[in-house]
Amino acid sequence: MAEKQTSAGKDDYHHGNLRVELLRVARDMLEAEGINALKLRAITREAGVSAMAATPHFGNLRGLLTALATQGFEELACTLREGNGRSVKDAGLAYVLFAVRNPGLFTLMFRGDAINRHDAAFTHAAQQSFGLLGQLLAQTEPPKTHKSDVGGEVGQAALWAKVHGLAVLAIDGLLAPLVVQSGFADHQEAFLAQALDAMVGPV
Amino acid sequence: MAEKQTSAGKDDYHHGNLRVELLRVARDMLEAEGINALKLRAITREAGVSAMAATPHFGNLRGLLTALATQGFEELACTLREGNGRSVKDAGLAYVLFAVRNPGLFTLMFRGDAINRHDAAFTHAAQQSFGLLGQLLAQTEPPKTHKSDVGGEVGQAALWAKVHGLAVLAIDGLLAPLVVQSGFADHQEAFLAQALDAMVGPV
DNA sequence: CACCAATCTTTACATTGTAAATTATTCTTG
DNA sequence: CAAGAATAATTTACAATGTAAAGATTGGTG
Repeated sequence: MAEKQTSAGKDDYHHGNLRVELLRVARDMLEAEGINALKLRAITREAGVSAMAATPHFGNLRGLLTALATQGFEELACTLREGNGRSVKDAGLAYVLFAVRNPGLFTLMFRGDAINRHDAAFTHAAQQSFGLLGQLLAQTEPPKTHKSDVGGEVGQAALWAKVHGLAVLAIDGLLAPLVVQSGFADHQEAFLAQALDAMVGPV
Repeated sequence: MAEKQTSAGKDDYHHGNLRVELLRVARDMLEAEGINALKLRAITREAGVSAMAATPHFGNLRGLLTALATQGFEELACTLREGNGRSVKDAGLAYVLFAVRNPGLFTLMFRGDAINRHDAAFTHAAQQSFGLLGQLLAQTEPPKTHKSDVGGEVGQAALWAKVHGLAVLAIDGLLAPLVVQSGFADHQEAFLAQALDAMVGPV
């Protein structure tokens, strides 16, 4: 019973890096077919393994999605770090651009009912991204919040809400009518940058 | 074969208002158990009818959820109309408060992969809410957007993004740490009002 | 009353997630 | 190198879901 199929052939068992392969396949399907195409059977089928092959690596579907979302937050942190010492608008724009360029992943990262928010790795990655974002956003802006906002939490929430709202609305396609109506045609990213300008820096 | 159970008893067939009853049950389950408790079989079971009883009224599960989301947008429009001729902050606050007081419903209203956005009634209700919100937000604010924003679409997107982002983050529980850290304790709504103040009116 | 359309039920089936048991492979240790 | 243990993957089985199809029940209209 030597060979099984004409497939890769290396070794069916102990695939070696099935974990990263499953994450890769899942991510491709996520961006290609949307978030509710992320069925465990579909992912494993696409990867050429049996349905239960994911169990040793992720436990269950929720575990796999959590790992994928974790990866997303790690990449987001990287992206935020790249546009580093620059202005608030750059940090905000990096956030929004990451979202609209990875819409499925970004959606998954914030879909609390599909992942396990108490997972250690996830919590770590998310906290890191959030802390980094807050730090970048606050570096230029202690805006005119109410005097009771001693710690700056209100201002930080306001800044985060601005960029996050823009990201979510853009991903959901709800800004498309405004974009075309404003003459930006198919340059959504330019429109988003303009909207950010209108939001974060009216000092 | 007169009676069936000790239930309402009126008539098992031709329930009369099964449509509104199913929507009521679904909404209760939505807010009580979260959005992924909205299974067709669970809803019909809770309503005391067979699994396929929803078909004549909604077609399928997506149709039911779409009707529920439509109802949500109608209520949102009502809420926006109530706090009418007042300031932008009031309109924005009405939007955010509706969200945090109906978190499941609000989430469903914007979950494009669970509903049918091309449904006529849904489109009508959503457009009505969006138009009303834009009108309320724009009535006080032609803010210092770029000179190229002739139609005001950029400013409108910015304002919508602010309130929507605040709503989404609050519903997802992501603002909770900031709320407690800022000393607002369990008065999240006061925190949200403060954040809105910091966002929409820094003229 | 007879008929029809609408409403609801029953049955059946494909699909999903995953628990349990099994098999195959690799690693460890003598 | 030869077991034995540990890991990885498969197979099988089962409960739950959405819904298509066909049958049963009711109300309204001729």
